[in-house]
Formats: sequence, C-alpha cells, structure tokens
Amino acid sequence: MAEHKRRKPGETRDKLMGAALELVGKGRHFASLGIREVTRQAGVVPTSFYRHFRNMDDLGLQLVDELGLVLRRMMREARANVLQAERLMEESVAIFISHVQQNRSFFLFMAQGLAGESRAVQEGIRSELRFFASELGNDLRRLRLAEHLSDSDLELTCDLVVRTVAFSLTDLIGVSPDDDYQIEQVRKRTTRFLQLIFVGAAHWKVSGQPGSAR
Amino acid sequence: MAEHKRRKPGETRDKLMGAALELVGKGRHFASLGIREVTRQAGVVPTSFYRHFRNMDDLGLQLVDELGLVLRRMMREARANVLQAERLMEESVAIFISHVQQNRSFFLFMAQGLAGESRAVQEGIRSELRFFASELGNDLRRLRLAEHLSDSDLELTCDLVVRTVAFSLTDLIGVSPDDDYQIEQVRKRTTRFLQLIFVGAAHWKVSGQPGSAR
DNA sequence: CCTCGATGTGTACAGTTGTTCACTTGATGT
DNA sequence: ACATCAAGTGAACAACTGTACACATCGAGG
Repeated sequence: MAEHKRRKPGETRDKLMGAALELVGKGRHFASLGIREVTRQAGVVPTSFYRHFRNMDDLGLQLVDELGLVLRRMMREARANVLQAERLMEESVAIFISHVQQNRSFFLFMAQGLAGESRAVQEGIRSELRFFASELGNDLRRLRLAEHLSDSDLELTCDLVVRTVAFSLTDLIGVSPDDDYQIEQVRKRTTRFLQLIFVGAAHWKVSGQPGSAR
Repeated sequence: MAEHKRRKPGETRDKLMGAALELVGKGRHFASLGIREVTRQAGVVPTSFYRHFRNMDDLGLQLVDELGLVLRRMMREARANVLQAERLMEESVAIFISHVQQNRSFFLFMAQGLAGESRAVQEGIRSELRFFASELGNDLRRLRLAEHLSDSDLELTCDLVVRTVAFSLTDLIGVSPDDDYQIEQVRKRTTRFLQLIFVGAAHWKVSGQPGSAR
C-alpha cells in the first residue's frame, strides 16, 4: 500500500502547483498563466506538465483541493483558540488575517478564482465557502450563541459573515504584505463588520422583515 | 469646441473596448486577453490598438472609467425609483440586478478587476465602490434613515452594504443570464443580507461593542 | 488649396506558446 | 533477475503573440 512513484512521489507535481502559486503571489493572475511559464518557474521541462495535469484548469482544480486543506487548518486553529464568546469575532478575524499572511498566495488564488475564468474552479471555491459557512453555523449552535435564530436565518447570517471576510481579501490584495499598519486597519474594520452583522442577527425577527414577507 | 477626430470620433476605440467586454461576457478573464485577440474580435487590424491604448492595462483603466458611468446611471435610477423607505432595500437590489443583466459584461469586468492583475484597475474599481458607498451614505442621511448613527458608523454600514451587493456578483457569475429562477434567488438572498445589516445598524451602539472597546 | 496631424492598414519579424513524439531512467512486483 | 510502467527529458512544429515601420486616407485650420 506504499506510494508507487519514482524518487519523491509527486515531487514535480508539487513543484508545479507551487510555481503557479508563486506567480500568483507575485501579482500575476492565474488565468493569465501559461503552461510553459509555470514549468519554467518550477525548473522543469514543459513536457512534464502533462504527466500530472491535463491543462491549467486541471491544475487550478487541484489547487482548490489544497486550498480546502488550508481552510480546514485555519478552522481548527480558530476552534482551539476562541474560548470566550465576547472576543470571538476579534480573535477569529485575527486568526484569519494571520493565515492570509502565512499563505498569501493561496488566498490570492482564492480571491481570483471567485471571478476566474474556469467555471469548475469557481464552483469549487464557492463550495469551500459554503462548507465553511455551514461549519461556522454548527459552531455557533454548539456555543449556544444563536439560540433565537431559525436554521435558515442562522445559515443566512453565517453566509454573510463568510462573504464579508472573503471580501476583505480584496482589501489585503492592495496592501503590501508587511505594511502592518494597513493590515491592522483591515483587521479592525472587518471585525466591526462582523459585529454589525451579529448585532443584526441578535435583533433579527423570524424569517423576514415586517412588510416584506411574501 | 467640436470633436476633432476623423469619421466617427473614437469609433475604433469604442469597438476595441466593446470587443474586450464581449470576450469577458463570453466567460474569458480580462487578464488573459491579448491585444491580437481583442483587435480580432473588434474586426480591426492589430496595429490600430496602439492608436488608442498603450497596452491592455490601459484599456482596462478606460473601461473602469466607463464603468463609473454605468454605476452613476444605476444610482440615478435608484434615487428616482426608491420613494418609500420600507421597500428601499428590495427595490434597490432589484434595480441593481436589472442593471447587471443589462450590462452583464461590465459587471463581470468589475468583479474580475477587484482581484485582477493590474494594480491600477484594482484601485480604480475600489475607488468607484468607495464613491458609491459615500453617495449611499448621503442618501440615507437625506432620507433621515440613519439619524442615530455617527458619521463613521454610517460610513461603516454603507461600506458593508456595497461590499455585500458587490459580492453577490460572484453568485450571478455562476448563473446563466436567463435562468430567471436562480437570479430571483440571488435577489431575495441579497435583499435579506441588506435587511440583516440594517437591523444591525438600527441597534448599533456608539462606536464599538461593550467589552471590545479599546 | 495645401499642409498637417490624427486615424487606419499591410507587411514583417523575432520570440513564445501548446502539444506531440520518441527516448531514457529507475523503482517495483513477481 | 527481469519485464513493466510511471515519471522525466529533449527536439521539433505550426500557430500565435506583441510590436515596429512605412504607407494610405481624410478632416480641419491656415
């Protein structure tokens, strides 16, 4: 049941995915990358690409899978560190920002992919976000922080939270990775967004506003 | 003070910008478009491109300017049609969705540009969004709908509203332009997001939550 | 009327692209 | 021990790319 490839299994495959991420990290858009460009960056001959991927979209899809792992790691860390309910949002946003700095290219790729040109990658990323939102909902239920909300209203709230955090990526894109002041500004602002949303959720009436229901 | 160009002034220029938009509308990403591709789509010889644009980024910047016009038209229509405060959000979102359908490519371009590869285009679009949020703030003040909010809290709220609406573009991307049912779902959901945010704003306490202030 | 400058065209070229093909290599299962 | 087969290499090709240059056309201002 051991791995069956030569040398290091998937070594070149990882180099190729890493190379694509590096280029994205340098400001390039994933949609504008070419096979030769990626293989060049990876220090590999162009033909090797086809041993692992059918085309660039395929590589993108596999990157989405790895992105899923990154997101799950982040979720685990958040669950471990957010103990007190009051500072929940501050700490969660802080953890998010920190992970974005550690895996900048991955999150850039995610921000790009939401409006990217591969339908499959779009759907993959959206699906990751949905999963994230649903896990967030579970956590809030478990922490007894959303007892007055119906399932669908909780789902609505969590979706909005995830969107808001995801959108803050576009703020981070325009900021140098070591401009700590600006990053701190984004962190504060995102936190306040979430607080605003949770105040809304706390005062939310059952499924819809008066006058707008059906 | 008349226009001074030959034939129709800027005829080819418009054809080129239109061609780029068409390609974006067909699912391509702006960052992956090339000069030759655009000129081909426009039915123009490649060299003509340089008469009007330095490179693709330049064309992108000029598209952002036109995008500004589209957004302003939309704002004007919203201001004219939203008379009663209760249905304000429903109608505004409806107008937004309708404009997205009319100018699909423009809004696709906008969604792409937020995480695009030209820093200048990113900043241009972000600036349009900021302007939009500030105008929204003015309107809410004028309609006496935000009297209990400080200037900075109103600004926060409007920013969040604009972000939420902008993010809904990524939902619309994954939906065929004539799948009325799905579009209606996005419209409803976006409306509820905004309602949630406004409930939050209505119950918002002065600058910060208790326990999280400094 | 005639020059000038802006707009559009045709040709050309060197560099890059995606993809194919025949080949080497080395670990693995039997 | 040896055949097998996934992983990696190098050379090749036709298609396409961005950009440059010389030229044609036409409107406007003198």
